[in-house]
Amino acid sequence: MEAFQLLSRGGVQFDKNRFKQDVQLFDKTSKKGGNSKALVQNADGQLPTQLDFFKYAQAGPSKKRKGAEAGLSHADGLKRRKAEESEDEEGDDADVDMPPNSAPPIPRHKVTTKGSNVPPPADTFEALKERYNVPSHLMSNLLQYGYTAPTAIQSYASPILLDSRDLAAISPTGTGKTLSYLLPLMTALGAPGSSSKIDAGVGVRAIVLAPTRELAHQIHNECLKLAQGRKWRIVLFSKATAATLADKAVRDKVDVIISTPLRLVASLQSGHLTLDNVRHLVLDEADRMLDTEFLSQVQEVVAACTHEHVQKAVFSATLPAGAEKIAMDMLNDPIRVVVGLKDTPLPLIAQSLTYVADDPSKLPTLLTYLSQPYNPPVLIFASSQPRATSLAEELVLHAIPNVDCLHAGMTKKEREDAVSRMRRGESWVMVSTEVMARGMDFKGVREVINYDFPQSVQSYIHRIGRTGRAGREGKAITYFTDEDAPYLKSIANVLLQSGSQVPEWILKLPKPSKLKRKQMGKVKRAEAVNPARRVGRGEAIKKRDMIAGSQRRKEKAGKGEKHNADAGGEDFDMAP
DNA sequence: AAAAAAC
Repeated sequence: MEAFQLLSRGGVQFDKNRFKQDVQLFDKTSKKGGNSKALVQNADGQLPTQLDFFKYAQAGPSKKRKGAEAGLSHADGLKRRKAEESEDEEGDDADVDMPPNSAPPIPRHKVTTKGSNVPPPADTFEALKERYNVPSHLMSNLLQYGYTAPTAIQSYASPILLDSRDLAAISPTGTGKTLSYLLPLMTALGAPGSSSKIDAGVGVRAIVLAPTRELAHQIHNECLKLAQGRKWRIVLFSKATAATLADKAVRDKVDVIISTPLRLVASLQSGHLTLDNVRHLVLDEADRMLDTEFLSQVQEVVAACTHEHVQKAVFSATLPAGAEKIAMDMLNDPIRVVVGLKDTPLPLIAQSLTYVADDPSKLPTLLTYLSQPYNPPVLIFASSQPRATSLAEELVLHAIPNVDCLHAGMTKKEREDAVSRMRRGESWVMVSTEVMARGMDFKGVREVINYDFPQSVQSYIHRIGRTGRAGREGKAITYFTDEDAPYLKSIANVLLQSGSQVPEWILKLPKPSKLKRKQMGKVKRAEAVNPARRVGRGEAIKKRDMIAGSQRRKEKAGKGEKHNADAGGEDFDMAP
């Protein structure tokens, strides 16, 4: 029900014929391997967005759901058209014209694969079933939840996993990565409780690791949907559930564990858990899981999976070179699948940058924004827990309705409550930290505001990926201050690459290395730059001058740009 | 490069 409400809110009109044109276009382009250049350019406004399904539909059966799903899978192209026709229906819950439930053709992103003996993609779930004996109850659960046709990542990744191969999969936010590994995983489990099966062994057979509790929870829910009607033990790992595993009899009956790394490591160390029967290990949000803080924990889990055949797979929307190297070293004869352009957000997220001079100017800017019509729920990102809390408080003080806050400093229950309010559509404005940046699938989120500038390109991509999911359009606004200037350009490039507009002057900003030199006082105008970094309020005007100044300088520099040589002046790169 | 998150 909630699901359907959310769905309706972003509803679109369906026009089969127009969509068919799109499909033909996609098919042509996607098959031309050698023509990728042209394709990429075409992608600018035209690249078909990958489509997801309503991953988080609640269980309540809906007469309209199937139709709705089919509609969703076309929503992308339609939305664009709809926008062209400037016939927007935003913000109302008006009934939506859902398409009939005829088998939809599969729109395609550009997909590239690398590796040995890559199994061909499966165009339909039916094909998947026939090729790999996917149990029919899984198929009917898919249908029941409205998954009528696989997304690009699903049609490529699932066969690879069903083929027992290791995989590194990169696919944009909101394109159905979760299902693409859960379906093979559940298939591999076989019939529940059949310990008589020769190779089932005893104990946990599959593990999914995710960086936040909320995400693990969400994956668990997905898994339960797929498993519905069968008696697999699928455990969302927490302190409480971990405790029950002290009993070996209980432990041995668990089939799948979904957990955050540290929780799992704690259980390993307490001796309450063994992973020697694990055959499948999935890292969701892989680049996050492989960065320094999580890496050792993940390695510990990997090391504990001592079965001779452990299939490993990593999934993410972003995978910087460093993380990819680590991943590839971890995997065995891996296949790499990339859907769309790596490290590029979906083009149907309309992104913009807003200059706010300094920190004190952010709140008034936001309040002004929220005093005008907007599309709730809005997800707002702050850089720290205290900032998230105080921003939420400010918004409440300023009578913004239905404000919520979510960060990891809150109790488990508070966090769960906040998520469920969000799922029910009761939150209009959700202020959060990076906890919410990855993986969380709130289909209703139509706007993301980066109140504090993201600390990396990856963070930016994941944050704004909370909107524009399942083929719907989304909007992302990023505030930047003078202090953010060094990082601005790399974000601006992300906007450009995914088809959003960026003001000329931002692209002309000096390279950060130059900026740094200036900050270090090596440039004559240093005084215009340096003080600005420290002062708080009252200096906004000066700072404006500074930005304007650097802009002018840059424009003047123009062709002579290289003269300063700027020793060691490489392009700024936010990636680690 | 740095905060957040993980228990």
